[in-house]
Amino acid sequence: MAAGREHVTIADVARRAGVSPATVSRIMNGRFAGEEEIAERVRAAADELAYAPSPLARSLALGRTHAIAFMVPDLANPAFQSVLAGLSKTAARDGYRVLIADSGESPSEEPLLATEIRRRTDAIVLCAPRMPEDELVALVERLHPLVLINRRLPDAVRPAVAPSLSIDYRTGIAAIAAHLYALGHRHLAYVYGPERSASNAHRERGLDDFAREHPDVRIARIPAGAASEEGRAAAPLVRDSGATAALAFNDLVAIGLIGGLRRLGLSVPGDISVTGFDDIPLAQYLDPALTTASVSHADLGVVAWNRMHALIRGEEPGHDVVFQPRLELRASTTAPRS
Amino acid sequence: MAAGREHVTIADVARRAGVSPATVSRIMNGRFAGEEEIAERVRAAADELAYAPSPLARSLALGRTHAIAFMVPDLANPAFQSVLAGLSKTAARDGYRVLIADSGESPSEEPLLATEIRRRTDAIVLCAPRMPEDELVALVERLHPLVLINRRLPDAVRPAVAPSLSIDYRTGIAAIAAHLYALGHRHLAYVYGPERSASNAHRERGLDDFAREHPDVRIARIPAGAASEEGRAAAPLVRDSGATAALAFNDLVAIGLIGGLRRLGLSVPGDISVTGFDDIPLAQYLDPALTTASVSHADLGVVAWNRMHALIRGEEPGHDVVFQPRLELRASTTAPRS
DNA sequence: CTGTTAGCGCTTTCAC
DNA sequence: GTGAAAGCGCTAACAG
Repeated sequence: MAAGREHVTIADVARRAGVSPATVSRIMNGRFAGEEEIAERVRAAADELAYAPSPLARSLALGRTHAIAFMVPDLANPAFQSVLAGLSKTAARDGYRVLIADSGESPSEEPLLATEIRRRTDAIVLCAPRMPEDELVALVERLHPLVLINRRLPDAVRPAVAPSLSIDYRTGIAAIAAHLYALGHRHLAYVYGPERSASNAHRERGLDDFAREHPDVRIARIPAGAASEEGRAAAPLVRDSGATAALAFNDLVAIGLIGGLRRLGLSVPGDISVTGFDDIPLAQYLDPALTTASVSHADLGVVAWNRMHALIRGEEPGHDVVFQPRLELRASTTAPRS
Repeated sequence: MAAGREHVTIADVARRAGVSPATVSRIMNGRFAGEEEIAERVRAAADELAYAPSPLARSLALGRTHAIAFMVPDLANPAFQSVLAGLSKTAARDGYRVLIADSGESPSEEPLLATEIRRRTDAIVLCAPRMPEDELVALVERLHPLVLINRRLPDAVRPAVAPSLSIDYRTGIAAIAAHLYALGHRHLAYVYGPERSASNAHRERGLDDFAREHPDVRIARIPAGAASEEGRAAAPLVRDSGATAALAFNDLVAIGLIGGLRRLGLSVPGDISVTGFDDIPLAQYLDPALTTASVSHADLGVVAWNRMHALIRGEEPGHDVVFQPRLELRASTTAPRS
């Protein structure tokens, strides 16, 4: 029935065990080389007092927190959730926790937000697709150790070693377009993501590649965003474009778009094919199952932690990785009518 | 091109501005009452040195971190992701960050895990459906301020004020069963979640309620878990049970189960109806759209923060809340065959 | 009003 | 081997 002090500190334990705080510290951290009997006594005292070292104090003294930061543009996106799950689980295995930040509401404050959470932790995994490159470059030094997701630093800055893990959106979307082309579609609509988003730019480039090789194809560009409501809102424009197939920025947009098109009385893929990007966990179970470019986000989270861990230990983080999406053909695409 | 010192501290700023660290501290925190000219000088010095206070040091000195912990059994579950998104966004508005922990792998270490992340933060939001009640009770004092999700403390301990936000699984699942009954199903299968899970127990109770009122119904119990693979694995047993409708523990299990049943050549809902629980964001878009009990998890996250914030400020946290699920009738349920 | 001093709780040289 | 003392960077009494 004892226990329940206000705050038991290392000094309390030391006093009770009749040793100095330094000794307790050494024993608690395995740097003790004295008699086992003393160690036992200290451990007993610690147990009796239910002592546990203050992580805060340790952090301050040691200069490391055993926590890493993770900033994303939208925590509600299943793709980022998967990355987080992979990151968090792997980091935990090495005794690290993840502090999260959703920059969603205000992209303009991303640099401050990133800086703030970075300072509370030992490192940061950053996903900031909309941050202007010059701001990012200005930030990278202050943020180190830093792992970037979905963007690479310009070559000039690269030596600063901020490993980058990205997804080959460019090739991925080109593959989707090629698939639609093979089905016979000649009039596509790209329902695009956030303006100024790096990953959207990559997709645009992929479509440019595709367009160059297929001059007989028309591609309408229709504004949306990264969330499903924006996909839904884009439905009328997609219909009016007359396209026979729509490539959505990502799975969420595709899902919203499909919903919107249906509400307009169109059938997918009967009247119009729709594709996504990401292959979020439920994409295969959708109605219709979504044709998309599959990316293993959880793996990305795992690799992010591997890089991070190396970086934290001052090791070489290894080369950048570009994850190759795999085309996942499902029911949401079919040949155009007649 | 300047900036980039090793670590600029409050002392550096003080020196440069020709004042004491205390003055700098006061100015940085708005507790300054001296001449504006001095404040200006200090701010200028801080700017020039690109000074930013160390959150760690502040935390140690102030005794608060402006961070809260969030522990869940499975970060990969969309339901918890929604809670997290709601919690994180709302907390951020008040300047609080969220530190996460996934207890998934080892339920036995939940108490340690919770204690650990709690000590790194100012409070904790805990979702630990499988933790034995006595362990939970033993923990609650050490964890305070604490907000519980999906379980309530025994009345005897209640005064300890750990507000609880829960979901009325009991009523929810009974409503689902009633719906199936109304459709004509008389042989149900409950594909149950983690043993010892509090929220599973609630569902069982709800089904007991239902069974009592409907002696003409047979309910088979089939083991699964909380994840979709477990739902898929349960498919053969569900088929063999001969039930005409299956109530899955949650949406994920339902999704896996539907996939598994299909693989066995059965059609849903043609051969067998399937229901979920949670109404995860994509449930309505599934094939078939999932009949489920809808719970606003993001709202739950928001309310969790409200309670937490009150608690942190030492205010009354308000009464416990029990979120009522709403029956969401969709395509995965239909009348049994002849 | 502002600076001095004493911590917050732990780690770690540096002597003994 | 072990303890005393300094310090991580900041805040808050307490004087002046």
